[in-house]
Amino acid sequence: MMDARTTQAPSALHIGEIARRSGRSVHTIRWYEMQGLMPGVVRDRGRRRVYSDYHIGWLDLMERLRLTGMSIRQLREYTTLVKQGSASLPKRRALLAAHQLRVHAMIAKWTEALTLVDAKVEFYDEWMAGAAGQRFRRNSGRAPGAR
Amino acid sequence: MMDARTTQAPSALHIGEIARRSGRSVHTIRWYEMQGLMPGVVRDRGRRRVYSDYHIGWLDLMERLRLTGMSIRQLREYTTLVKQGSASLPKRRALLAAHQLRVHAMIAKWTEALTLVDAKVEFYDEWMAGAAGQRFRRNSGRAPGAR
DNA sequence: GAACAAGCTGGAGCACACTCTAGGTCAAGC
DNA sequence: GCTTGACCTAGAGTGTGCTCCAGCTTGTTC
Repeated sequence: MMDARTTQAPSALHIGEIARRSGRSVHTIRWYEMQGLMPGVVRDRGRRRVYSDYHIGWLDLMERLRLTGMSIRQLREYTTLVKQGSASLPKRRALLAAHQLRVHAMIAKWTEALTLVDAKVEFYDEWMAGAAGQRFRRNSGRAPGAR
Repeated sequence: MMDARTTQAPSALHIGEIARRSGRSVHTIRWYEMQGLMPGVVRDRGRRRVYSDYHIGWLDLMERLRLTGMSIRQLREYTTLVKQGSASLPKRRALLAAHQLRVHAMIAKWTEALTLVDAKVEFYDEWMAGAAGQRFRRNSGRAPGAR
């Protein structure tokens, strides 16, 4: 696995602390673990989860991937690969690279979708500038683009 | 069937036709109407919904707004404004302009989130190029960003 | 006028990603 | 050794956005 440290030295965080630092709720972090998205979580004698700084960085990565539209299912796949160790590096790279492509495509799509919205805002500006209400038309003939 | 006209002027579409043209399901279009997202839908003698070309454009707008993250609730607000006629033009403009800002902010966020993913892909590339496995490091020191 | 396609309504069901509750355990401080 | 607060598990509940089903009506075609 990826135990994070056996020397116990630099940081040993309980769930409340990691929740605070990562800006998530305690519930959510436990739920992430149940979904297989938290590698290398160990327990202390009292069965409490013990985290390290590593997990702060990990949750940051998860957040960025989620934010850019990666599903929990895909995050799980990625996490599974991480748990498998360095043999899975090519697969991890491929998974992230594919995600990058999807995100760039998404940005392109959004940008394109915005063009119509831009056009409508301009249309509203013109309409309002041109003394609203006159040359009012019933909406069968479809205005500049279905207003 | 798909009669397409009863000699009503420019276009009188039934729900199946508009579903086909807009790429949505009949279910979805009825659901949109129930959610208050379909202005100007009339019925024929047989209580069937009658649409026009206007609605194709309308659904295109709805799709673009949805695609860029506008919620059904906000679409409903916008639709309500449209139903109120030209008096609501300033409010409509404001609503769309606010949405534009949100979308641009989102794109910026996505782009920023991608930087970490870019860094990780590069990290994988380097690792794999450098004969995987050698110089293997326990990840306590947290690599370029919690791999 | 019978068959059949297309439409209708109301409401159930589903996938996703959390979010929270109930009821209990554990560790540390006094 | 008792209180307090953080933590535990299992599972129920929530919000969003569809998606579909059952059972019925309407319009068209032969």
